[in-house]
Amino acid sequence: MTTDPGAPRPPRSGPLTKEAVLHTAVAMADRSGAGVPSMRNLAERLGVKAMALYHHFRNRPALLDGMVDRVFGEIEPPPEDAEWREAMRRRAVSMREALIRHPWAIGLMDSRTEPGRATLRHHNAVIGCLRSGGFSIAGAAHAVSVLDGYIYGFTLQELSLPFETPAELEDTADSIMRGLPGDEFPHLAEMVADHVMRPGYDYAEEFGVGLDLILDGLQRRRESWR
Amino acid sequence: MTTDPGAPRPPRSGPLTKEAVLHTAVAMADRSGAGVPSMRNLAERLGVKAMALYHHFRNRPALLDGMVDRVFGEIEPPPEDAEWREAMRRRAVSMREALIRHPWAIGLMDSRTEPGRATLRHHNAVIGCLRSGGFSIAGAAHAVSVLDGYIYGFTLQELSLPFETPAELEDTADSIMRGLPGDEFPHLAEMVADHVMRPGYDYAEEFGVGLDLILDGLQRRRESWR
DNA sequence: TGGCTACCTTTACACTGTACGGTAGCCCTT
DNA sequence: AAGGGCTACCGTACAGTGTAAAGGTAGCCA
Repeated sequence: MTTDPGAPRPPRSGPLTKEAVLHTAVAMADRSGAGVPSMRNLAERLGVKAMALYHHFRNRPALLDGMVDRVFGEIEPPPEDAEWREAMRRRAVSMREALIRHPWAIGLMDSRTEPGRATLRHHNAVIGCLRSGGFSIAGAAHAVSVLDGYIYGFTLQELSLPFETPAELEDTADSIMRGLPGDEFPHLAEMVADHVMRPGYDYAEEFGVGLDLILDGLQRRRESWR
Repeated sequence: MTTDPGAPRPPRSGPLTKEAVLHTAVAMADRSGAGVPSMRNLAERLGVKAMALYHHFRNRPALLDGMVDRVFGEIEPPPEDAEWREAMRRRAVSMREALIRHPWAIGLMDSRTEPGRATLRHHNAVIGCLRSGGFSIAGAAHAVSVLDGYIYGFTLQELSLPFETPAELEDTADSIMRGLPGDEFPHLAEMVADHVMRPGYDYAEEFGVGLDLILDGLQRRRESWR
């Protein structure tokens, strides 16, 4: 079965549009967990042959660019006049949520080339909020760099974990730990046993811990970053 | 040209080993910038047919796991009894360097499943250093989470930049800025003009800025993270 | 009427991972 | 010495990929 999930083909009205293609591509990537669909599968879902897509996108990377830009469009941008710290926190949370909603997106980051309009708009809003919160240009650049780095990196790690519920975590953790000499990696073993497998542990909570640490640091340095 | 770069095939002595395959795979991925080689290309370089590789690796993902583990093996682990802050700084720098030396590795992170021995050894050393530096188990978990998140995320962003030298940066930046209304993204435009394109700007320096911010935060919280 | 354009299809090519089955040489046991 | 099993490799084949090249068709404008 090559095109299992979902409706075989909705009869379209009128010609395809870039936006319609991107919408369907994102929807397909979100289900199926198998990442971005192939050109043929995407086309079939749209009731069209693969080569038709090349009339709307120069090539596959161009389509991926468009998909990533759509994800950026979903991130709640900070209002320009908002208090910077709270605004940055909300933006970080919103960004992580978007990346988790579209787990295929973060793996595409490292091959994207041209930022789309939603992406530019987003970055512009972030910088604007920091600037009006009292950050210098250099300071805002530093802030964006740490924050975005942390958000991407944390989420990348989170998505690469081979489990989703705490119960699965427990299974995975001791299936990894089993088969190890046990005293070869004592610190790791201790952390898994006493911390990770503690009932109620939820890795997602870690996000806020690191985020607040970074926001504190930004607040403390804001003045001195001239 | 399908197998352009490098020697056609070195005559091997004796049978292939896992390690030899991984060594060649990493070397090929490092050159060529085109990411991990295909099974056929890798096999050809080893003087062997593609299917021979499946006698040493269950499938392609297993080979990728091995490659990632080799990258972890290159990261300088912190000595257990070292002063934690300096040790963490060195480890972060070493990790970023390894990821930049092997730019294909970070894109593989989100699909890896079983951590290899070098990976486990590395994490064990990091946790051990933090623990003997006075971090509680929970504190060490927090520290690892922020630090690794930042390192991955920063490097991911850095690698996705479509330039390498400051000169290329300048070209890219204003080729993006050109064609925009200019007053649509004023804050972004300002930052590019006044900061990024300032002579001597080097994005790589940002790494240390964020890293020190995080290390400060960790130092400040170490005691209270019980 | 003729031509131009936008949109889509057909065909083809080079490439991918890998399932399945075979073969040549070695070692161990009877 | 004969047989059996094991390791290491090869050949073939299949279903899938992105996309270049070329062709078709419908609608619009001169």
